[in-house]
Amino acid sequence: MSYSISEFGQKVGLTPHTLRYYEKEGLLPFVHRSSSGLRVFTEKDIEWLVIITCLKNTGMSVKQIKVFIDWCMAGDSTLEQRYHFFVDHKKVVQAQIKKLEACMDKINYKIEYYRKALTQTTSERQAHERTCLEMEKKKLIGE
Amino acid sequence: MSYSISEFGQKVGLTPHTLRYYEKEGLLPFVHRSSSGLRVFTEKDIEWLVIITCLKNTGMSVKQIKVFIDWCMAGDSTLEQRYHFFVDHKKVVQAQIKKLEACMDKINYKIEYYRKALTQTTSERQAHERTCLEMEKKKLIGE
DNA sequence: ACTTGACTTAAAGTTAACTCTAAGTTGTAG
DNA sequence: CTACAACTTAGAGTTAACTTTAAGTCAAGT
Repeated sequence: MSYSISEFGQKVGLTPHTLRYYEKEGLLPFVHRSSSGLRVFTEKDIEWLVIITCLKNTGMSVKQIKVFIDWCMAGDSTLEQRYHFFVDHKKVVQAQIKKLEACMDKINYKIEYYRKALTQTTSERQAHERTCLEMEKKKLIGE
Repeated sequence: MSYSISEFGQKVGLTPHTLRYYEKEGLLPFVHRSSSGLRVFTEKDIEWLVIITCLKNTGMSVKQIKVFIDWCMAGDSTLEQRYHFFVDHKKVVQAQIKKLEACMDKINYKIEYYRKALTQTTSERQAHERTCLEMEKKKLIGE
């Protein structure tokens, strides 16, 4: 089974434009051409795009991804580099997740804050303020 | 306690340049000025920058953050909008975390794949290939 | 008084990753 | 056989978020 650039684009969620751009940047050296010069994409290329998309989604630049692709093309002599590439990138992604989770905590706090502010009417909030003031006064008096 | 633009930049992890840029974009309408026109940052401003940084870290654009800041400046009439703003953004961040975790799975798979490829010598891999071929043959014969 | 360093502004420059344009070729449906 | 959509290329344009530059002001130290 083979695909044209737009069929393939649909499959992997990229436009033909972006695929040509990726090819120009050296990310797709494995893509074949038809006798008339059209790009012919295969099932195997989907797997390549899955990993490229994964790296892209985790913030890796096109240049860095190219380094990995070049290693893949170079054959078994680069297995160790590729291993370390993923081990290093795993750390980056772990840090990203941790950062997002810390932000999530702040967002949850804000949601709780605004939820309370909304369920409480203005007069209730003012009443609460008055109660607090009363208690402060009593403390000061020594009661 | 108040801070100059560079002291404050150190505190919140941004350069004076970036702080001025944020102000120009309308993200910091709460920052005061000294009699000579210098920006004077306070402790309270740190809290503002914490939430701005949180929104920025979770992929929100400067323009979107400005919408939130404008609501804050407008007072209590925007409490409900602000509540929904965070509820909506929470969904975005949850999706981001989910996506990163899916990528993490692929990265872990790759690490495992390359680890195996490295611990196995080439001859071992070739032997494994031969064994598989033998088994295929036996199946075909009907053994 | 003078130098130094931090501040001010407006505006131009940078970078990555697309995204689009223009000009031309190819292949299939009517 | 002709229209028309989809493909090809090189190269220019776009966008966001900074980042730097240029030209100038201000306040503190020697």
